[in-house]
Amino acid sequence: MDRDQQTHAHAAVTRPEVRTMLRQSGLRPTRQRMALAEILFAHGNRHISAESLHDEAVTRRVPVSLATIYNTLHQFTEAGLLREVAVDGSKTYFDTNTDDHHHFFVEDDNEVMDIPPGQMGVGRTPEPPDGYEISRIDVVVRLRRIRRD
Amino acid sequence: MDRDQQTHAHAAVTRPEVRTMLRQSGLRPTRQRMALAEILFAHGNRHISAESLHDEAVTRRVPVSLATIYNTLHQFTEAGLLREVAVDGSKTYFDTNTDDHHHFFVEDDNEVMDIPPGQMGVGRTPEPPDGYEISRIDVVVRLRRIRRD
DNA sequence: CTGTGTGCAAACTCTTTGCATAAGT
DNA sequence: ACTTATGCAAAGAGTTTGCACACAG
Repeated sequence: MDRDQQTHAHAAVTRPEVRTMLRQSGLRPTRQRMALAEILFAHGNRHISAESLHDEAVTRRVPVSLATIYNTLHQFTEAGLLREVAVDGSKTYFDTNTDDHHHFFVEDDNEVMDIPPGQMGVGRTPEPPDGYEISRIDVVVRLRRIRRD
Repeated sequence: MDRDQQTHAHAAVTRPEVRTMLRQSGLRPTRQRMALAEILFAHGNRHISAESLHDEAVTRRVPVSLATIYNTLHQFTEAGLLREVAVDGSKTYFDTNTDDHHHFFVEDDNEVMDIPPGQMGVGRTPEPPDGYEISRIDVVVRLRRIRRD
């Protein structure tokens, strides 16, 4: 599950690189944004919710408010550093892998994971109705834990 | 958009049929459930949210509370009369077409529509991780209105 | 009658907003 | 200094819940 399922996703790890990344996106490298970017991009692909990112930040002694978490996630998404994942549930998830790919969604515990590229291809792209164009195709393969009762 | 994109979905229309449908699902045919079922199943496939169903009921002079709308939608879903559609956004949508099919989602105005069957097939089904089995595959083709600026 | 369903209002979760304070350049 | 970000608390949207009353069988 930790194999290289990213193709050319963020490899930024070091602090200076994160700083540059933010600058290039037109975002001032503030304490919070730096810290959040490091959490997000330092360890390969991740799928996080506002709450989980906040928890993680608090654990790492990075003082940041939930409001700032939301601001930051949206700013990063607009800047193309993150991708919003539309799975089920009321929560919004963000994916640090912005490549074209699809997701598994574990229904039992609301977990999102990437589907390794190559494992899944959308067959025929449907014809969009008149006046519309396709913006994106999202595939969610919903999983259920196998239980041997 | 109103062509026969349903395969064998609900064709129940008449009041007695709706009554039977509810009975068979183990639901007592109360005023509200009857009225809501008629709204839902009388006119081909529909994609509705709790709010839109409530609005429609109010318009038709069917007195029903939002709480009952939610109850009913969930009961119908459990009974297999409806299917919950996981598209984007905070709202939950329900589909009167319970067949295996996928959806267009118009980003501009949060509208859900069926993708005509045959127009889209999932290519290769991905291998679920160990200990998991696939419960369902949801494909959402997100649409954007074409604008000639 | 008896039990299930319904309506109302309050509670809850997730997310957004307004405004004073703090931090970046 | 001057501008943009942050934090807090309050507001908002969507959904759920608890309990008294109403209705179906």
